[in-house]
Amino acid sequence: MTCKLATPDFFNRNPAEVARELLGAKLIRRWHDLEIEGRIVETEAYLSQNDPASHSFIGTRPRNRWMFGPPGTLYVYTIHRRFCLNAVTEATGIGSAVLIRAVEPLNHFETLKQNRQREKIHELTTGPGKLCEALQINLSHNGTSLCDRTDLWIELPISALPTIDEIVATPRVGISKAKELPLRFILKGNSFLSRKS
DNA sequence: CTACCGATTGACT
DNA sequence: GTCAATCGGTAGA
Repeated sequence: MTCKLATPDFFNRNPAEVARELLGAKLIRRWHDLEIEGRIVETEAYLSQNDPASHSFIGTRPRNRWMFGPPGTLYVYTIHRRFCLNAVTEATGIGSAVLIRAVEPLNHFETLKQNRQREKIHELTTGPGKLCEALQINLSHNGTSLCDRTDLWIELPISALPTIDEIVATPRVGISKAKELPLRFILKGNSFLSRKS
């Protein structure tokens, strides 16, 4: 697959658009001497305005300050002792992001199994907390850039993009506020989604 | 300091 | 489908 590195310009757009276009892209983690790759199959957008489910809704706080960084910044937070990975969208100071909720493992399956302490392929990266554990992403990544090929980055496909009928928008998962907004994007029927349709 | 609660997961009916 | 574990962040006294 021919690819191009996702740039700050790619992320400097509204989060729903970015979330949709991240489907099918590769998330790549350099870990020790490996490049662990996963294909993004599920994302969610969190808005800067009128979105009480978004961490930015209450304004800047110690935990969420990375969400107000420049486009392409990593924002990682903890929830129930798990980590979740976001890519910051729009301009510096706006406070919007895309949560990467699930990827399809593409290589280094044994490493993923070790990191997760699970054997089944569908228990490795099928949720935001699971994929962070599998790819060894944690709070130390907060504030770093997704837009260079050092630690963690995204390669966008140039060919073989998902077709429009493969992409579905649904309500977001696991939130109690603004539940109705269709800001979750999935590759329809993919077996590595965090929940079954 | 205490109290509340969540962008989850895994186990269970 | 339901539900508890479990703990850091936040607000408030």
